[in-house]
Parts: sequence; structure tokens; C-alpha cells
Amino acid sequence: MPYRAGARSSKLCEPAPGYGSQPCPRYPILAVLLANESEVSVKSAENPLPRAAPGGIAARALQAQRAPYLDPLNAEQRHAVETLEGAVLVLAGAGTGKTRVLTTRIAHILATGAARPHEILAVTFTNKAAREMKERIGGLVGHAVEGMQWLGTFHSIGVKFLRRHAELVGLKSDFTILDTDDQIRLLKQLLQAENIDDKRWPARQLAVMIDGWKNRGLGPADVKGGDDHVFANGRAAELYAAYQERLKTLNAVDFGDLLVEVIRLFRDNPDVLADYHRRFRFMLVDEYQDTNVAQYLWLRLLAQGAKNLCCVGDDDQSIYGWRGAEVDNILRFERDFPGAIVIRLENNYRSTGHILATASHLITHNEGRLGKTLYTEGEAGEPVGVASAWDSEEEARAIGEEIEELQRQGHALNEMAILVRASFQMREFEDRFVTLGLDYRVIGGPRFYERMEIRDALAYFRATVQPADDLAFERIVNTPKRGLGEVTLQILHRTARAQAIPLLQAAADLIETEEITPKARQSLREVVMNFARWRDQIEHLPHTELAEIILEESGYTEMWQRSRTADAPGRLENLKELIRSMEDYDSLPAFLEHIALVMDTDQEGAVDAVNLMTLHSAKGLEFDTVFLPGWEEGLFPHQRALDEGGRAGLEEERRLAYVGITRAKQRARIRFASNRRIHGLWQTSVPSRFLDELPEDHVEVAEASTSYGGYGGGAYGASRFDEQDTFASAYTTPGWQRAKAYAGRSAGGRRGAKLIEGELVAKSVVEEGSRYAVGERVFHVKFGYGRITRIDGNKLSIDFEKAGSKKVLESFVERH
DNA sequence: GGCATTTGGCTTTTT
DNA sequence: GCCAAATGCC
Repeated sequence: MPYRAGARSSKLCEPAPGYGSQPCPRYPILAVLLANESEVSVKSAENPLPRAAPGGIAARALQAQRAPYLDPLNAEQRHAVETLEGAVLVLAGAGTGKTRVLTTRIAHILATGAARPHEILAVTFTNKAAREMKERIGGLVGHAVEGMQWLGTFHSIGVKFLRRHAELVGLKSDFTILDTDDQIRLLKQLLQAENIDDKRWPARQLAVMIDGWKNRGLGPADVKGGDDHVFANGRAAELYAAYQERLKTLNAVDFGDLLVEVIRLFRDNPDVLADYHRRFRFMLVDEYQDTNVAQYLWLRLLAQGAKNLCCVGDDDQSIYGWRGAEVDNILRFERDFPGAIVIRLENNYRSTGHILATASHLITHNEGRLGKTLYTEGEAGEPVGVASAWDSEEEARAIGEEIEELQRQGHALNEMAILVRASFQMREFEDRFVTLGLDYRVIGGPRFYERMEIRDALAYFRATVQPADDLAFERIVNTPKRGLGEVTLQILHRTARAQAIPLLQAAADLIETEEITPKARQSLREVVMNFARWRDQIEHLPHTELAEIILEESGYTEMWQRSRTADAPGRLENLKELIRSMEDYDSLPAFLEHIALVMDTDQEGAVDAVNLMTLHSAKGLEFDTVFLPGWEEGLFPHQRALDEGGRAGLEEERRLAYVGITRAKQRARIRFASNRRIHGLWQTSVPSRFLDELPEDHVEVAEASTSYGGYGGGAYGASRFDEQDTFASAYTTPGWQRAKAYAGRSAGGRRGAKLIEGELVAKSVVEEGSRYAVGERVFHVKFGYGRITRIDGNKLSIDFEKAGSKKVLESFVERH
């Protein structure tokens, strides 16, 4: 293993100044230590560096004691790594070397011989995190990481448990894993069967409820009489039970089951649990603040064994409450695991002083946190910039210019990121970057495996491999169109249900009868025969080849080839890419298993490009320069978070702001616009309350942003600069004043506002009818005078005398 | 059954 | 204002 070019010191790995994700050079000594005697020779051939000769137990102990991998750690990190016994909670603030601690701890466990690779359970939330952890451990311990078969996400490890003991929870070990899409289609069928209007009670909503229950570890029986009354007149629990039953018949599980069924497995089978207690000597959990109740229960059951549990997390970075994460889990850790040791990592290696101070000060406005005081030994750097723009378009334009300026100064685009609250904000930036010819990449957008054509193709593969996979079969039975419509499908379903057989089997039976029209029968016969033929070939053909044959013979490829829609070529390209990606797997079933759990594709680019993503997907990443646009009330904090989450919702939004700022290493620039078009309506926006929570000493408010000489500015060019100055200078007075003014106006106007514990939480109220009439002349504070041309509830279409026609909310205009 | 039109909804996202 | 899904018509 050669040293990396550009390693900056003679030490193997510098004390982490800020490069949390930088791969650390391997420790050859450790690699040898961990190799079995028989493998040492292989290892040494690969390894040109001088190292100590492999030896017996004494030599091993000696080398472990030297433990060079501990050198880069600071005192707290080292404490966290070396405290192997008992429960340990590592409260790792942003940029304090959380991942380093986790990976080094695992290396330490292995190096000291406290456990072998397969005796360590290491859990992450995302596949990406698992992959990265594996890579970094590999950097420390070499190929020994391959033995860590229990390193993965909660879900992938859950699948492993369930496949091993499927029969104990009423499944067969080849069960299929349904994704959200399958889940909703299944629920829809259920609602139809129960004669419940799925217009009024959407399947999607029920899916969310069921997920919510599973996240809290609740089965159908636990829900009864509880909070299910809101759906379908209290039939939610009953539907939940029916759904679970359907899943069992289909030999399928959804994502929630991967947690809940594991809990049930362990609870009902103490002997199985005891077996795992013996196995797992050490357990480690990443991002503990993101665990939900089910995951907590899952962990607690397992942790009753060796009791060596190490959880790493940061309560200030809990931003997934809306999908069931319980910050409480981390807040309660010491109570849940008596004798637990809490170690705080507060030395930040990522951000400059101003950035860190800004983020820290902001987050102190939250109550109910464990509290950490982050500090840095680095420079103060640039203050955090705050500036405004007239509207979102100009915001994008200004940021575009700043990016180009930084680029001229020699900064890499890869080191810049724009973090938005909601994905619709991305569009304006994309438009702008396309115009400028600036390379950008969107992180976390629509995922490859969620595309229609990919899901269709996968359905074909699933139905081939797993003839009982009704959901897959149903998806593609009439795709491409082959004249098998509603009627035929109904008959199919009836037959299948009556005899309790899979749809494909029912289809095979039906084509022998007179029940369906000859035309449909012919089509169906072809489908049935196709699947039978493909299944026969599984054993005889390489799976990639078979996949191609399936897509070809089913007419699926042809369907897109004939299509003259603009996206057809792209879809065909995606299908090719799908086949290509299958080459990495041994068989069709192995590939499908992977797909079910790993819905992400890595597109980390080699090209230099600006990164565009939501604040949520930015967690765990870092950039030299971070732009944070859209800091406006209603958008950030988001109105819905306030309406639905109240104070807790506001605090989560604030944590999101904290996450955003702490992504920046050198420069953080916060922006807000005075006007924004939301749902196609122009709305005047009030600067975010978070701006007022920033520490003055560390923030620099731009007086007025660059002027863009009236170009492309729309119909009201002259006034826009006046307006902008108003807003830019307005910020220098406390924005709280304006927020209050806004509250007053809202309350006095047509919207209700309420105060929650002294914090303004504006609540939008749906109004019926309008105080205005078509043809009335009104005044708008930004657009001037105009005449109403149309009224849609509280939305007015107005033909402005100067600004042209716009749609605005009626609360923003006055009668004139 | 297939296409054209209308309707509704609209924060964040993993597995 | 924009997109997907659902309805409605041929």
C-alpha cells in the first residue's frame, strides 16, 4: 500500500483537520495483524511497505499496544474509541470526527482481539453510509473488513435475520420485499375490496399511517381503539390487519416489517435471540438521533446480550422527526442503558470560527437539547454573509455570479454547494446554471430505480423469478398494451382469490376455459407461456442475457422504440444501464434482492460541478462554500412544519438550519428574497426568523447586492431597486419587527396567526368566498394598481397597470 | 381500450 | 404553474 501522493506529514494520518471523509492511509501493521496466519503471505505480497513480521500472541499484543491508528485522535475521540465495555453514547457535534471514531473503534476492537469481524454488529441508516464505513474500516484494517457480515443498514440486517428464521414469523425464506409503490397498490386493492372510497381515503395516506405504526413498533392489535379513528371512520386498524394478512399470503414484507417482524421474531423466540446475544460481542450504531421506536426496540433486544453498545449521534442534527425518528431515543440514552458513559466530541475540525459561532448561537434557541459547546482551533475566517434579493430569480442570478467569481479566484465547483429547503427551489438555479453554462449536479433527485421503465423491467424479472409475485405480475400484465383490460383483470383476480392461487397460476387455468374473450385469451396465453419459458431458462442462461431476452420477447423494448415521446430514447438508455448494472451480481435473484434494499445510485462525479441539493440530503457532507438561499418565513421555517409540528416542528427546522450552516468549511452565505412565486402565485415574503437568531458579531449583512442594470427584470424595472433597498436596509433593523408587523397584518387581515409560547407560528386559514369581486380596482404594495380579472378562492388574478397580470393572494391587496 | 381533458396537490426521504 | 393521476369521451 503506497502512501497517498500528497500525504501532508510523516504521520500516517493527520489529526483530522476537517477532512472527515478523507480516506486515511492504511495501517499495514494492523492489516497483517488481522490476517489469518495462512493469509499473511498473500497479504505481504500485496504490501510493499516494511512492517513487523507476523508473530504469535505476544507479538500481536505488542503491536496492538502500539496502536498507530490511535495517534490521529484527540483525547475525547480516543476515549470514545478505547471505552469498549458497556454502553457508550458519543455525542458528536457537526464536524467533530464522528465517522472517524466509529471506524477507529471497530479497528480497535479487531486489533485488540476483543472480537472477530463477524462478532461485530454495526448499523447505519443508509446504504451509502454503510458503504463508506466499510471502505474506511477497510482503510484501517485491510481485508479483514470483508468478514464483517453484520455491517449494514437496519433494514438489510433485518432481512438477514428474517431470511434465516422466516418460518418463525410465518414467512418463507424467499419472501419478496415490497417497496412503497407496491405497498400502495396493494392497499388500493384492499380499499376497493372493502368498498371504501379511495378518493376520500387515499391509499397513500393509509400507507403513511401504517408506516407510522410500524415505525413505532405497533402491530394491528396495538392500534385498535387507538388513533385510527381518523381514517375511513375508524377502520384503519382493521385495514392494517387485512393488509398484514395479504402480505403473508403473498409471502411478502414491506420496509416497516423488516423492523417489526425482527422484533417479533426475537420476542417470541428467546432461544434465537440468545443465539445472537452470544454472537454479537460489540454493537455500534451510527446517527443514533435518527432511530425510530422500532429500531430502538430492535437494538435494545440485541443489546441485552453482551451489553457493549456504542451509539454515535448528534441531537442537534436530528432532522427526520417527520419520518418517525425519535430524538427522545438519544435524550434518554443514559436512562435506557444504566451505567452508560456519555462522551462529547466538541472539537470541530471542519468550519471556521465565524461559521461555527453562527451555527452554535442559532441552535441555542432550541430547548430540549443535550447541549454541546463546539469550538475550533482554526481561524475565524470570513463572517457568515447575509444578503437579500428582489425575488427568487434574482437570488439565483446573484448566487450564479458569486459562484463564477469564486471560480475565477480558483475555487473548485465541487467545493461549492447550494442547499435549499424544498426541491422546487432547485429549478430556478438549474435554469440559471444552464443559461450560464455552469456545470452542476443535483444530489438526491429522482432515483434510478424509481423510474417507470426500470420498475416495469424489474416487475418482469420478479414475476419470472417468483411466479407468486402478484404485484409484479399485475404491473406488467398489460404493459405493453396487449388488450388485457379491466374486465379480464377482474376475472383473473376473482379466480385467483376463489382458489387461493397466484395470479399467474389463475391465468394459466383461465386460458383453458371459455370465461374470457378469445382475443384476451390469446394474449394471456402468450404471457403465461412467455413466463414459463423464461423461468425454464433461468438455470441455463446467464442472467443478463435472460434479462435482455425477457425485455425483448415481452415487447417491452419495442414499446419504447415505437414511442415517439421525447423521453423514450432516455428510457431505452436506462434499460441498457439496468442490464449493465446486473453484471455485478451472480444471479437474477441476487440482483433483485439488492435492488429491493438499495434504491440509490452513486453518481459522485469526476467532473467539476456545483452541488445542488436539499438541506436534508446535505447531512453528512461538507463543502468549502455553502449557499443557503430562501431563508424566508413560510419556506424556511416551512409553513407546514409549523402548522403540523408546532414548537417541535420549529425546532426541527432550526436544526435543519444548523445542519445547513455547519456544512460550510470556509464560507457560508445566507440569502432571502422579498418575493417568491409559490404554487404559481406571487407572494411577498418576510425574512426568516432564523436570521434574527444569528449572532451579529459573526455575520455580515450585505448593504445591497450587485445591481443588474434593469436587464431582464420584468415590467417594473424602475421600482425594483427601490424595493430592494428597502428590504436590504430593512434587514439591518431587527427582522423581528417585521415579523411582528406581518403577524399583525395577517391577524387583522384574512389569515389567522397564533402565538405558541411567544414564538410566532402563522397559521394559514382556508377561507371560502372572497371579499372582492371581478372588475374591482385594487392596490398591491409591490405591483401597484390593477383590476381583478378572476377569483379562485383567496387567489386573485389581477391585471396590473404597470406590472402586467399576476396571480396574488387576496391578503396582499387592498381595495382602492 | 386508448386518448384528451380536467382535477388536485403541492416539504423534507430511506429503506 | 406544473405535474401526475383520474375522469370522460370516442
